[in-house]
Amino acid sequence: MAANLDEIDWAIIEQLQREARISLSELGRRVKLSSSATTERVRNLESLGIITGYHAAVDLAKVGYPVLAVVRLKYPGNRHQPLRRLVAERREILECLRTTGDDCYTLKIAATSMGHLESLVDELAGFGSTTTSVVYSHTLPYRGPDRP
Amino acid sequence: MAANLDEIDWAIIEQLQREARISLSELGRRVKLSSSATTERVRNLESLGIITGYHAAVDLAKVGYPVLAVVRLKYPGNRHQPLRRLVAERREILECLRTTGDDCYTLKIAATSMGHLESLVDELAGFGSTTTSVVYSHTLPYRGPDRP
DNA sequence: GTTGAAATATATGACGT
DNA sequence: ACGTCATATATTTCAAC
Repeated sequence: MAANLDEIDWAIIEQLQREARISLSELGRRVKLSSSATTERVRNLESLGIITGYHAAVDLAKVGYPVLAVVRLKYPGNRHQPLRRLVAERREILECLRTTGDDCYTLKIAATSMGHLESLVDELAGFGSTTTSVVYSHTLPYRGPDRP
Repeated sequence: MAANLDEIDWAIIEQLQREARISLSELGRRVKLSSSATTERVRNLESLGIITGYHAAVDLAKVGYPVLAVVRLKYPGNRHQPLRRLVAERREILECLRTTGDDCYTLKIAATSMGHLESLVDELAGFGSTTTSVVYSHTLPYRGPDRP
């Protein structure tokens, strides 16, 4: 499953994780490769599904979501479809991880207010018992994996 | 703190959240604005810190991190500096949220193996008691906030 | 993987609305 | 605040090596 990536592939990945909007020629300059070779490598990383996309990051508070929370959900039974549907519909749910352990799901939720968060948690509580923690702060800037 | 964003701003943000590498002229076409006006708006969103960056997303398993885990950390006391230092150093820690509740920190960690995860958790356990859940699967593709 | 040239697309700024 | 147009520049692409 894991791909074989050399040093240059990793340099490309690191640059694009940091600054995804640079041109392929600029990227080539940074990783010391011609723009043709760079283009080919990037296309390859994309088509192998190693790079899965390029996304703008936004300041949640500034776009109207000042409340961020982590909600853990205990989910008795094995009928996961209804929850999946809710999660797919509610765009406020930014991330949904299914995990081992007592809490089957860990969700990251952005809300416009505590009242909004409350109503979202109420919806989730229909599926199982929830534990909600409000986030004080991100202690890290954006970060992706580096060469193992 | 929250900015006033109109429909077009949101259209721009949505397009860039989905596909951050499109050119400003292509973006202008999509949001039905001239490239000059689009450029100005994007620069504005960036300089106001509404858009904070553009990042490539990678498949963690394919780049050598097949194990993803959520680790919660109870952190007695208030000397947070040593933990912050560890978090900043260890690139395997992809996210670190400080939260309300019994668990002061929730971390998302990518590891190359269960053994690797174990050693990371051991390091964290030096700071307080940990609860680790291994992630089976992401149930959502990348997603950002939309217009509230 | 490189180089170089041609075709294309893009960014930029001035001007009018 | 936005559109249009013209210009300068950068980028992509496709050869041949």
